[in-house]
Amino acid sequence: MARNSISDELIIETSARLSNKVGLDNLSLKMIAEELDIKSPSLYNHISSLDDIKEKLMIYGWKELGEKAIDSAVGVSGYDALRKMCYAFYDYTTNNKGVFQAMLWYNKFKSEEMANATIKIFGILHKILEPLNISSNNVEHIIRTLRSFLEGFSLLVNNNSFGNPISIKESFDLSLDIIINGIKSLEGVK
Amino acid sequence: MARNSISDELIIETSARLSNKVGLDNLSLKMIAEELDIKSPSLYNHISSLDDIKEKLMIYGWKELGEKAIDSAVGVSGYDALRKMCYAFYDYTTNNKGVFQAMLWYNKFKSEEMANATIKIFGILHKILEPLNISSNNVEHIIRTLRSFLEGFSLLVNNNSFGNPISIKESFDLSLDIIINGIKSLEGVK
DNA sequence: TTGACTAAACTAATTGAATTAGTTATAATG
DNA sequence: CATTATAACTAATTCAATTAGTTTAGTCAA
Repeated sequence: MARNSISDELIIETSARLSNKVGLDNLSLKMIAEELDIKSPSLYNHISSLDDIKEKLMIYGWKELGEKAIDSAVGVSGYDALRKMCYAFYDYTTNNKGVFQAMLWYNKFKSEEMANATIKIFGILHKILEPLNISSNNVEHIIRTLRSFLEGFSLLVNNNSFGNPISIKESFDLSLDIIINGIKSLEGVK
Repeated sequence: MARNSISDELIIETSARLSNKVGLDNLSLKMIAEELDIKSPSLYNHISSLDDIKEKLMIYGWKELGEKAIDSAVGVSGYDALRKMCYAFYDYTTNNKGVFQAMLWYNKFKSEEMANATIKIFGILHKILEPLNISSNNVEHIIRTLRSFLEGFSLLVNNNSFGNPISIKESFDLSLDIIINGIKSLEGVK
């Protein structure tokens, strides 16, 4: 070790905080370095590029969200658990806009590390959905439905894309009603 | 007029084509200029910045998608029409990845021009949903549900985010089943 | 305690894209 | 045919990312 010894974790946490504040697109090495009180080339002792940071941010986000999702589903089951988990998702993504942006654009499923980062949240979804009277193939499809809706809704909220003045919370609740009722309509089928 | 006189439309169409090929993040003025056989500073006679192009791309995309959506819903009604429209959406967004990226990040509803660009697609959704036995407030919420799902699903597909080998088309179909059944379960309520 | 080793900082230099400034050529119009 | 405005051009600037090469300071073995 030598000098300050800024840890890799500190860099990612700092990047997360900054990107949540200014948006992932505006995150720069300059900004991160200033926040850490070092010069930007020094960052290269820890990371290999700005894109590298963004990829680490993606993994960081999925892991952190995984933890929150687990917590949210403790002591509940079935559709109650599903609903709680969806709230946890929404809560995390809208309170961590920058990290969520990274989670979106970089979730290409390429690395082992990425698979590990998402294992928790997929595990929970399986645990919630499998006891229901739904074919295992349909469980996989339903997980995609949920992911699509949750990521899409969060994105639209974060981008301020809902022009209408009506309540966003009501929209989220009603959407969950729709999706859950839709899933119920599938129970026992095939 | 003077010289070649490259039109604004040509710039946007070229940018659309290029961004679909290389991704919005990799779109550069250099690349656009080369494709048009001019030097990149010359572009500033037509546009004000790269971001300006991206914003125009967003508007271009929503307009084009609006046309396709209208075509898709001709001669059908109710849930059939809804389903057709969803397919048209999916079809457009997955065949125009770059433009769709612009549509996503820039749909902040700020300008009048943006409102005009989306007026068609919202109009269709209203026309499809309003005859159903659903309160007008819920129609607004349902539109948000649909947007979220459609944008989210397209995003995941474009990013290759579905790790599982199971069929994407089946997932889309089943998702529509779920959402439509969910909407049906709301009919007549309140 | 010291001296070698190495991690991690630094400064200086390079690259490359976006943008700006200032100049020139050509099409249209009268 | 001369004027004018548009839209091209070249040259210069800026700024972030990255690379190259150098220095500093903890660590650890003798």
